[in-house]
This record gives sequence, structure tokens and C-alpha cells, in this order.
Amino acid sequence: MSRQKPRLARIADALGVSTATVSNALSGKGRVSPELAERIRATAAELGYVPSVAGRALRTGRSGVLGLVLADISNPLFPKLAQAIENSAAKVGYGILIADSHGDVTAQTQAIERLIERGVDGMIVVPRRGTWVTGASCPVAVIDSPSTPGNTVAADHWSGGQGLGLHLYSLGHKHVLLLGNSTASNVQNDRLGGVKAGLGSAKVETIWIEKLEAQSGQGCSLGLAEAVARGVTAIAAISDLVALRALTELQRAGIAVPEDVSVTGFDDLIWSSVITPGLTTMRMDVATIADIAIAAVLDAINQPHVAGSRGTDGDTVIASQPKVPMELVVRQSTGPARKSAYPNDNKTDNLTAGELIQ
Amino acid sequence: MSRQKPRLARIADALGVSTATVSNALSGKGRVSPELAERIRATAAELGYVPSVAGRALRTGRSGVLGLVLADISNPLFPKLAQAIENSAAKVGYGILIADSHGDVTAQTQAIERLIERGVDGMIVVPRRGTWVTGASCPVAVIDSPSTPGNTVAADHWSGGQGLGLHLYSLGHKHVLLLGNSTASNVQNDRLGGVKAGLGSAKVETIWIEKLEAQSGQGCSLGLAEAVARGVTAIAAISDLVALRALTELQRAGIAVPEDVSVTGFDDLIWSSVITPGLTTMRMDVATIADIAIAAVLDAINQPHVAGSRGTDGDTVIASQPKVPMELVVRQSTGPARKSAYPNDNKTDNLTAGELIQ
DNA sequence: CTGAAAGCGCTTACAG
DNA sequence: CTGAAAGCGCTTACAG
Repeated sequence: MSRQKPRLARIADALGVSTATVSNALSGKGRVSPELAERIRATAAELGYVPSVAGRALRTGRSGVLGLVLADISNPLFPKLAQAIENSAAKVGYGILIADSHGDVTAQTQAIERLIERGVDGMIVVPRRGTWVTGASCPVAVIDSPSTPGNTVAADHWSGGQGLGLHLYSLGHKHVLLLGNSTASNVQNDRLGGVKAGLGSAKVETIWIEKLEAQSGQGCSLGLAEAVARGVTAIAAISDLVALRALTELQRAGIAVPEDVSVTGFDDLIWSSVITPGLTTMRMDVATIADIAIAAVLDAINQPHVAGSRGTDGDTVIASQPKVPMELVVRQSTGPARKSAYPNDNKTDNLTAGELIQ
Repeated sequence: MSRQKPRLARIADALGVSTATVSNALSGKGRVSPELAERIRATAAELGYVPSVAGRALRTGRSGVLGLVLADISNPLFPKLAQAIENSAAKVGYGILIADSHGDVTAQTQAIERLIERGVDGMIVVPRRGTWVTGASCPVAVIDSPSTPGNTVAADHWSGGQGLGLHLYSLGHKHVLLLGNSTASNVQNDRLGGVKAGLGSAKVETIWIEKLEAQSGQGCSLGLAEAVARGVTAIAAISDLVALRALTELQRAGIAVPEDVSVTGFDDLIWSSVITPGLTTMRMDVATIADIAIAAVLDAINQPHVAGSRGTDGDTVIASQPKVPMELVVRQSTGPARKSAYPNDNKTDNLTAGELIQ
């Protein structure tokens, strides 16, 4: 029972052929007669042959591994994305090495360097907002936003937003509050821009939470009850996470969703369907995005004339920007706009928006 | 400016020494005079030398890469864990290759095989509930639960539960509802067992959601309003995800948290602090768990006398079970038990538990 | 303290 | 259709 780790040569010896022939047979290069190839495959399987990735990598100069850099690995979307990318990579015979960058820019650069040192053939980067991917000496696909220069592939956040806006508009909402985090994010600007477009003639207010919290402190009230009192009948949040914050703040204030106000998110995170009411949201097609990103990197790897251009140490970021459609998921958190002013509150429309609202 | 990818030999040539000496100098094996070593390091840095992992791997038989298998990559805890493990591995010079197993048992085995084929030196597995890790021909550290045979390291879920139970008990809760998912999970049994222990003499009911949904359908009501009417003053959920479901169901029913009923979770997921009220929960020390898991795998890798025992193709699972303490995070979702029966409801204590409640 | 040499396992021109 | 040979880049005994 005691057998050594079998090498290519063992198969060759067992059959009395050369290692070259075994290699050719196994890689299906076709330079071997079908019968012999079949016998070789059989013997390899029988011996439990597992090719040495190190040997192959050293000879071919390819590691068969791609790096994945998530700006913020604690991003709730990470699981889905990592899963999708690992799947897409596995389909084409690649492995995925992860690198964490703590959401911090210098760490992102270090993470990229670490991956290079590990010999990755290319990488996929989901950068931190407003960050440039730089200094990678291998092909890099960037998943950010269609409006980001250097972006490789991304969800069509703008159209997704538009879909959400149309959904709300068709439910009769004429006064909508938008909840964003940071104006520095292309993704966020795309999303909210789309929502506005979809909302057409409806009245729109926007709150940027980062700004609000800079003044009123982390975790402060979003002033949602006041907004509802002011006539807002729907709240479109930049993400499910923000939508959740809004939802619980509303419920805590005794405001019913969707009867008094509708709420929407973005991302369709795992818990979006579990909460009460279920959250209406816009889902990214991560599988397609992953497929395109992987395909782009592989293309670049197999086109040395680009990456191999000597004279510059510059980036090899792949810039082509297919937009992958998003999918509207309607759940119970959205419904028809209430006809009357907020029932528990008489002072309607006579409140000013306040200095924090644009 | 046009320079080739520098190899070890270039440094050797540049200094007129042998590659062996360069290798020794760079690896700090000390067989080189300090002065020469210094010059070699300087030249290497200047030339931008990046060692070839393939060359090293082929020669040493070590890839410098560890595999990470998450039973369910869409598990909300995944980001934190992956981050912690990547960090711990990076500290000791290892990379992390991920493998997704879709939460399905055969896929888990395939994922493990794929990692082996990629030449990992060892792996960390967070298995699916009630699943055995099997057939890995390299050292495997398992992160599951201290009460699982073959477990390597885990959070002390039982003590964590106890801490939560004590917290509730000390707030005066005498009638508590426990919310679990599956009785097949060691982690869940540990957690709820601990909660019960911490609750001492309090009255305890348990609902297993999987069972409930099998009868009443996915996403059905948990019957929380009825429970509160029955006298329950606190609900301890098996996870933050379940706690969130409970919290929104309660809020939707107009039951105030924590005034009418307290709610606790487990895991301290990203959104636990963002919702209103913030969720009291029990946090895992993922960094410590990751450190221990990585250390265990490295130990096993460096002790070939175990892994090298011929005669069996058996597992190389590392069984030693340190329990890492959990940390109580108190937020606003827990408070003193209400003194009176549920204020909006007169029929107290005269409801039977129902067939779904143990 | 330093060097010459072998070899890890594979693939790829190149002959035959 | 098949084989002999070279070599990818490194490290490790082994000499000196």
C-alpha cells in the first residue's frame, strides 16, 4: 500500500515510454496516437498521478493562479464576489489567491506586491473608492464602476438605479429621499444619479451620511421621521446596509414600512430576504461580472505583446468597460405611495429641509 | 530602462559570486560573511529581484501556500474569517488560496481536491455542519466547535453562550426564548447549551427554525408576538442573522426592543452596530483563532514524522482543541426585564407553548 | 567563508 | 507518432 508520490517519470517507466510522450498525452496536445494516449491516461489515473504545479510553473512561466484584491474584505458583498470569482477561475483552471488590504490605500499597494511575489499571472482588483490601481507588473482587471477610468467591468449601477427609480415612480412616489454615504464614490454617484433619472419629475432630497456623521457623530439619527413628516413617501438607500439602518430607524420610530414609507436598497445581501418586511433591492449579476473579469485577465495574459511592451514599467490595467445589467428584486418594503400626509403628524411641508440636506 | 525579469544568476554575475552564495545570503542562512551578504542584499534590492516561487517550490517541495475552505462562502462571517486567516498567514510568509464549496458536501470534497492539485502545503477548513473533513493528503486544521471530534481550534461557543445567558439573567429575565436553526450543528448546540447554563433557573423555550419552516414554510413568522404575550421577556438568537429576523419581526408587530423584550445575537456582524437598536451580541476573536489555526498547520507541515507515516492514506487532521474566549458586546437591544406582563396584551401565561416549541 | 554541481518535475523545440 | 535533451530558477549537500 505504501506508494510514493507518483511523478511523471513513473508513468513513463511503467509503460516504457518517454516522459515527453506522457506529457503530450496528458495535455492532449494530440501528438500521440489515440491508443497510447488512452493507455497513458489510464495508467496515470491508476497511479493517482497529480501533476506538480511547481514543475509546470517553472517550465511554462505561468503559475495558474490569479490574485483577488478586495479593497475592504469586510465588505458584505465580499462573500458573493469571492465565490463568483473563484468559480469563474476554477472553470478555466485557475486558482484564486486572496489579499486583504484593510480598506487602506497603502495596504492595497502592499497586497498587490505580495501577490506579485507569489507569482500570480494576473489579478482582479475591487479598489477602494477613489483609489487608483498602480504598479502592478501583471495584467489587472478592475471591478469598480463604468464611470471610473481604467475600469474593466462592472455592474451598470446607473441603470440599476434608474430601475429602482422607475419602480418607485410607478408606485406613485413623488417625494423621495436618497441616502448616500460618500460623494467620492463613483459607484454611489452612478447609483443615485440613476435613481434620480428614473424618478423623473418627482421631488428628490439627498442625505450624505458621511457628512452628516461628521457633524452629528457616528451612528446618529438620519432624521428619517422628520423626512416622512415633511412629505417623503419613499427612501432609496445606496446599499442594503444603509437601507437596513433606515428600516430599523423607521420601525423604531413607529413608522410603518411600506404603508407610511417605502424603502429600497442595493446589493441583495444575504439577509435582505430574511428581515420583515423583505427589502426591495437591486441585485448585481456577480457571476457574469466575474466571468468577464476573468476572461479579460486571461486575454491579457495570453497577449504578451501588450504586457511585454518594454520601455515602461507602467500598469497593465485592462480598460474596457462592459456594463452588466442589474436585476430588480421587489419585496415587501416598497408599496404605493400613501395619499395623505403622514397620519401621525400634522406639520407637513412646512419644515425646511435643513442645512444637511442638499 | 528595458530590463529583463532579474534572476538569481544576474545578481551573482553582477557581483562575481556564485548563485549558491547569493541564495545563502538572501535566505540569511548565515553561511556568508556579513559584508558580502550586505552587498548581495543591496544589489538584489537595486535590481528589483523577486525570487521565483516556482523555482523555490520545485526545489523545496513546499509551495508556501495554504488552502482555505469555507463550507459556505456566503456565510456572513466569511469576510472577517478570511481577512484574519490571510493576515495570520501573511505574517508567517504564506499565501491563502480559496476554495468554495457552495455549502454542499461533495463540493466540499472537490474543493479540497482542487486545493491539493494546486499544491497547497496544508489547509484550513471551516466545515459544513455535521460534515467530516476527509481524504486530504496534507495537514488540515479544522475550525468548527470544541465539541466536534477532530476540531483543531474554535471559539468557546458554550462559554460565550453562558456569558450571554448571565447577561440576560442579571438583567432580571426569567422567561427566555431561544432561537436556533438546526439541531445538527455542534456550534449551535454549544451556544444554546451555554445560554441555558447562564440563565440558571429561568424558564427557557427553544424554537428550531429549520423545523418550523419545514412545516410553516420558508420565511414564516417565528410567532414572536405570541411568545412575548406568553411572558417571554428576552430572545436569544443563535446568530446575528436570526436576531435580525427576530428584531424586525418584533418591530413590525409594534413590540419595542428592549422595552418590551430584549434580543441578543452571536457573531457581531458588520451591521450589528448600525441597526436601531444596536444588537447585543457575542463576538468571536477571529484573529486569535486564525493565528492558532495557522500555527497548527505549520507545525504539522514541519513535522513530517506524522504526515509521512506510510501505510495509510488517512487524514492528517490536526486534533487539538484550544477554546478561544468570546467577547460580550452590549448594545441597546438588551435591557432590564419588564416587570408587568406584555402591556398591550392581557392573555398572559395561559397560552400553551404549541407543538413546535420544545 | 565560498563555489561547482546536481536535481526538484515539468514542457518544448528539435530530431528521427 | 515517439524520444533524447535541454532548461525553467532555485536550494542543498558536498568539497574546498
